[in-house]
Amino acid sequence: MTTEEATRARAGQREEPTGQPEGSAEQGYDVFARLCPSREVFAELADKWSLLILMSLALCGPQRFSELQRGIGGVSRKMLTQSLRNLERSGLVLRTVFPETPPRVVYDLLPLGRELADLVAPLGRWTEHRAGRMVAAREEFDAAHAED
Amino acid sequence: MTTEEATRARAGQREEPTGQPEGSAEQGYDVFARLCPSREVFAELADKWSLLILMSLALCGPQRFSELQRGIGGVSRKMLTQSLRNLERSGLVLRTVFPETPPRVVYDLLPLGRELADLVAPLGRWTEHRAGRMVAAREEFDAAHAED
DNA sequence: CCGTCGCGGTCTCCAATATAGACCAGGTCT
DNA sequence: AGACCTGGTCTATATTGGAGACCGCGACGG
Repeated sequence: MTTEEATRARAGQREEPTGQPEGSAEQGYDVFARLCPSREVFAELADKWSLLILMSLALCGPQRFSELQRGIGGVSRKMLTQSLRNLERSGLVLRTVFPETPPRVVYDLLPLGRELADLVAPLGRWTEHRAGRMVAAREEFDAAHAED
Repeated sequence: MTTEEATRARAGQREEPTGQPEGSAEQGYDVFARLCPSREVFAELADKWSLLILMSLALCGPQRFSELQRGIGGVSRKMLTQSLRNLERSGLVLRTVFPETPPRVVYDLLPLGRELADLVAPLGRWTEHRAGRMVAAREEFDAAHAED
């Protein structure tokens, strides 16, 4: 019953087949709606590199480009640049260039980014804590489905 | 100082140029390490569709395939299938088939998935709450960089 | 004085991935 | 009979990701 009610509640919110009410107020935002600006933002933030960058900045404080690259194993310069630009563009991260030689560029969290990073950090810790369980589940699943 | 210490602390953990200590204990997991199982798991979960699925199941309770597809605007059947399989494989989601006609398949959170969903849901709410601010930041950024 | 290194990127190419859309079985409804 | 429902899969095409080359600039080595 509870779940049915919840389902209907959300279903009512997103049944807008033709028009999009995103301009109405702050209440209209819905990450589940393809057209909603909040979904657009969400889609850009919800990838592994952006989340790892936020976690790294939250854990280790301001870092320069090469520090981030070394700290986040496996990230390419291209993806690091791209994700950082994205975070900067959305007002989550501040990019500061020190005109020295060789040039030094430092990235730091802005207040908005700090808020998000504080939500994302537990996710990383949870993943580390439960990784063993999930790996075991995967092996079990793969074994069960290998018999076909 | 605090940040420097933190940086060094994490740097110390990940400086393993050749060997990988992931088999040692449960403490060795590190999402920042390319080779770590926790990173592998993290990389599979940290995409928009998986997170939206978890959020939808957390908010609306058990749902069937087509309900999820309607609820998560813009998801293709292929990506929905793929992400659900992944969540099922890692022990986060339970898939139940009712052998009726037309067939009915219901997805629900397992305890492990519930834990993760409880961490992910605030992320969605935060995005909706701050979307306006981020869109504004993006317009400002784009305007500032259009003058080149 | 010439070559090389580090920094913070950009550019190019190729492989992998996402999306759109057709198709499927098998039963129901009209 | 023909259209429609379900929960998918398959295919073709567009987008994206990663590997590695290149770059300007100043310092440094021989």
